[in-house]
Amino acid sequence: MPLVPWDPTGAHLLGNGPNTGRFTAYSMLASLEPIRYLQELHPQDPSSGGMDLDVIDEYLKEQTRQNIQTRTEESLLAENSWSCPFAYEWPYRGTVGAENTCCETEQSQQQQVWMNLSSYNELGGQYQFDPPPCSDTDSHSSSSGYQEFPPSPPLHSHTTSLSAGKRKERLFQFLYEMLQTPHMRSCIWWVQSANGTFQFSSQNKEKLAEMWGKRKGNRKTMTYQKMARALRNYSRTGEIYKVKRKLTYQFTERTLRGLHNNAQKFTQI
DNA sequence: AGAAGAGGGAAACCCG
DNA sequence: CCGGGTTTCCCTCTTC
Repeated sequence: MPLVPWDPTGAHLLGNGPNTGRFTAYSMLASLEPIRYLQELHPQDPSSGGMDLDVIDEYLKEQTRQNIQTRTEESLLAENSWSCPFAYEWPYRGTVGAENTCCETEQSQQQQVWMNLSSYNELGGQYQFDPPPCSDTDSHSSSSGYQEFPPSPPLHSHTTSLSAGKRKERLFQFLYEMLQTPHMRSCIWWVQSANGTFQFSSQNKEKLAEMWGKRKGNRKTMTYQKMARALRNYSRTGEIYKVKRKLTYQFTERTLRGLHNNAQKFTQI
């Protein structure tokens, strides 16, 4: 049962514009999140009657941290020049701490059209961009059985489109793409799509890592451990943060917005 | 105690 | 050659 209505335009994240009404509805639904979160933490105790106060405290702290983070990023977004001529341009070299100092001139020099999601093209029939009705945790459990994975896209076609797109696909883009792919829900899924929180399957995380490694054409097999190392680097550069929960990470709002905008741009082409 | 996951330093690698 | 973005290896720590 979908908890958060998925809006591929990303309007549910923005909270302004013509779809603000949806955001309000979302906010109401999101208020149910703590219950679900706690139920996940204590699946053996569905009534949550014997819930540890520490767990609740931990959740509240996490939410507070996320709110602070969101506000910080919103202010950064406001300072950045987003009314650019391109559908989306990545503040590529910006780090969380450095973005404030990025003047417009420098930014325009550094601006590079972010032509990712090329894989949507090249995956064609295999990975249809099919926005799931909702793949949040409440509709999915890590205990779900192993499913067959779609074959990895051919590397050569990928590199071809990458060269056209100027920049190689990055790990967080790949993960976002996988999160939009219904076939991959046995490997990775949204915990709360609206705030960009996602989780890897304990059972199938290695498969996902392998796919990433193949797509990159690595010499050796990619493992979850190595992929997670790359994810930890993202906390330094501000794309993804580790959530204090097993196998769970969160896109920053800036990253999520960029990914949404880019997906939107792609669907308009 | 052991396994799994998290975290991070450091060097290597690849590519534009 | 240089810098960015990983990739790879390895070690320690925490949690279950």
